[in-house]
Amino acid sequence: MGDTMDGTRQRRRGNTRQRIQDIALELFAEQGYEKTSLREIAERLDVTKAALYYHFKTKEEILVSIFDDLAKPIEDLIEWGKDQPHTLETKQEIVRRYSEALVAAAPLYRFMQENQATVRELRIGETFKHRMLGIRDILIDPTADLVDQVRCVSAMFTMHAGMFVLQDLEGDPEAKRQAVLEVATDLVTQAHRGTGGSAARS
Amino acid sequence: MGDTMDGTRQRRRGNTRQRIQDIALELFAEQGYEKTSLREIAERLDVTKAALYYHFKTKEEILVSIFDDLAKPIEDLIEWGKDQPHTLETKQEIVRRYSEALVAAAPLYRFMQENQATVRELRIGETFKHRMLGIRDILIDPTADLVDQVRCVSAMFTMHAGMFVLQDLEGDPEAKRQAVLEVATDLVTQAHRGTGGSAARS
Amino acid sequence: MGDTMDGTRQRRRGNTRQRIQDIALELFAEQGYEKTSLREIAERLDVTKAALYYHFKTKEEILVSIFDDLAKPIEDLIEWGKDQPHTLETKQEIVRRYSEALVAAAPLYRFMQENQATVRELRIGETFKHRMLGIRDILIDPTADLVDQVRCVSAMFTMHAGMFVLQDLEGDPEAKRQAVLEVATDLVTQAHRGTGGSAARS
Amino acid sequence: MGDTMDGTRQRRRGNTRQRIQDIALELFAEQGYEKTSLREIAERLDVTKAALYYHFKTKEEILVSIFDDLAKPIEDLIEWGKDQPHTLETKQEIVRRYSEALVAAAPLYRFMQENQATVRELRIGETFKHRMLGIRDILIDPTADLVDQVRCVSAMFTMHAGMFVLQDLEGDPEAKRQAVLEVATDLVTQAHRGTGGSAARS
DNA sequence: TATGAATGAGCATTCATTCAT
DNA sequence: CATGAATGAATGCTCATTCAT
Repeated sequence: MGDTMDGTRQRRRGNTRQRIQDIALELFAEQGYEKTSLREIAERLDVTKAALYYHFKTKEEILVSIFDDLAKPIEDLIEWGKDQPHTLETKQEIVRRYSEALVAAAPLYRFMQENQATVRELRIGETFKHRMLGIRDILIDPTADLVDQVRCVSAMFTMHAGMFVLQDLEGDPEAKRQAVLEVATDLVTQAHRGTGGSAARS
Repeated sequence: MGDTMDGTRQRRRGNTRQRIQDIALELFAEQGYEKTSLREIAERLDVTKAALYYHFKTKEEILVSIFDDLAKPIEDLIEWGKDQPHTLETKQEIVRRYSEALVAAAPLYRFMQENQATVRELRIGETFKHRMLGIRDILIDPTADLVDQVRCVSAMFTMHAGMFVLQDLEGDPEAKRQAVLEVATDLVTQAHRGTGGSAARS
Repeated sequence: MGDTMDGTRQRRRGNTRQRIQDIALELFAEQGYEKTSLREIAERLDVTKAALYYHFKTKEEILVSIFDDLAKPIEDLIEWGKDQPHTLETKQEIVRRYSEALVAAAPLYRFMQENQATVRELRIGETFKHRMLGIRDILIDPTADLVDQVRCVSAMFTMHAGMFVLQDLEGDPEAKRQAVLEVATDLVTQAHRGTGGSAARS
Repeated sequence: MGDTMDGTRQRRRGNTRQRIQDIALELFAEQGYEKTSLREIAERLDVTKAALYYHFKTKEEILVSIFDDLAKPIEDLIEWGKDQPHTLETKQEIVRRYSEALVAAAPLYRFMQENQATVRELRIGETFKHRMLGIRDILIDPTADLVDQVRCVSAMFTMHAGMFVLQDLEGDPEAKRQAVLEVATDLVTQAHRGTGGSAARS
């Protein structure tokens, strides 16, 4: 207590695991999973490749660990959502919280989005898909009108992709997030009201 | 009569280039660009790797050639759109045609969508981005309300992603496409009307 | 006769063989034998690789044919030399004629000089070595003093290497050749006189 | 006693880098750079190709490292020579020391001599050329008579080539070296005295 | 906690060569 | 005379992974 080993030390030594995750995610998001080699990660950290293997059993496990850490809040959110009544308010709340949760996990989601082909064959692929379906099932009844289902999927995609597609636009990120959120909320709301289908069109 | 000399045999030899493109796209879309090796492509075609190099200078060039062939109609569409007045009707027409054009190019777009990290560093990455911006500039004024811009981007993403995300849903593909189209059209229409910004909604 | 097929045609069509040799030697001398591919030669000639195989059975045979053509005068020279009495005058004459002969065969000799490692394993390697020994045996008795033998070898090397080593020097090529010739003649003359081994050796 | 713990065993592992260089130089000199594959080097060492890449980044770097190690004494010699007065004694001393230095670096120089076409495009090509010019500038004034310049170049070439050209001659190597040295010294001495030009001879 | 040394499998690419047309 | 299409063997190189220290 009160002594020097108060976190600084924890941050110097003993946080290699964390640093690996940080750099790995950065590189994965930037260049893709396959094009990022362990050599590159190790070099950036100024350790040897073998050191990575002290902390993680495989390359995939590095990714898995990142995913588990960063996607936890979102999993919690889904768990919470499942227990709520599927009212419009719940749905809007889910979308709002989801949008918030994505901020912290942005690089991970950018990675997931841009490396789907790779991710699909990885262990996290299934997990991720499950979660997406989890959210979808909260946002809309699987038996709902097709158009409304599309609206919900669209809402989710809008939130996922929105950020980094809008990345090269001017303007402050929070404003963009709000814009994305508004569009997503709209979509979910419309879907909930069941405006879908040709009736609306006639 | 009418079909000279069978054609099938004649085509057996002499269409290798096309067959390479077909198999390559199939594998690229299925497993990703990096994870698909030229050995695999060659084996599926029952030729040697060296044969691929007779027809294409590099692995990337195989992809480029596929892209150039399949994305041509979409490029044409954009060119056409640029010359039209930016009325609501034009926008809806663009969306409708775009949706149609995507059917033929579906596997390619699936590939582009799922391999963005890879594609970004390839020659076609820039080209693709340019086209997307081309469409966006037809659908919405770059100075428009942020929310409306998001709506347009969302419309495009909905069309891109819609198909294969909905792939595992029951129901006939054309019906799904119509549903996607409807949502996209809605989004573009709303964007055009400038309902963006929360004030308009309250 | 008197008609159009008077040599022009011979030069247009029908001289592909010659053109292959010319380009091949140029590239071999410039980049080395191994680093020059048949593809490159074919491209420069604007024919297909297969066309090369119509004219020559193998890559090596292209080189052999060049060698046989260009080195003929030198072979003749050696034959002539063998039948002469081994007087100083003969030796000086050989050196003089050799120096002259090298002008026409310069690119070939440059190639031989700069690709000895490669050439050694090729068929022409033995042939070339034989000729060199042939000249040496004219210039000096194999039982002569070691120093004088070195002088003769040095004379030959001076002539071989002289040209392209002096290539990057200013001055007209013929002047350089004369200089090289003078040094070579000196060496042979000294060797002949048996000055070998300085006072220190006597 | 005096030799701790044998040393041989300790060196078995841990000197792979050196062993690679040794075998590589041997093969490069014997077969040429291009015709020597990394597979071959690896096989001779009974390690995998990948092991070579642990110690050297590229094939070229193996050669560069050999060159850097073996040509160091010669570089030192040139540096030394540059600071001396350009008297006849200095020149003769340079030639003598150069001849000595070449003994240790013989296989490397044989390689350089026999693979000029290849070496020219490699990084060491320029370096080597620079050194040769360095020596030349010590041995003779660049404005000297052309014939005398040739004498100096000839002296250098004689030393380079002398050894392995005389390789297939009987007799002990040191005697041959002395013979080569004598001829080279003669040439440099004559060049220094400015006997060049036929006038001087008549 | 880490490293030094190495492996085995794989990859994109190139090459000389062949042969039916 | 020449081409179009293909092959088999090789090459330099990279990667994820292992393990003794």
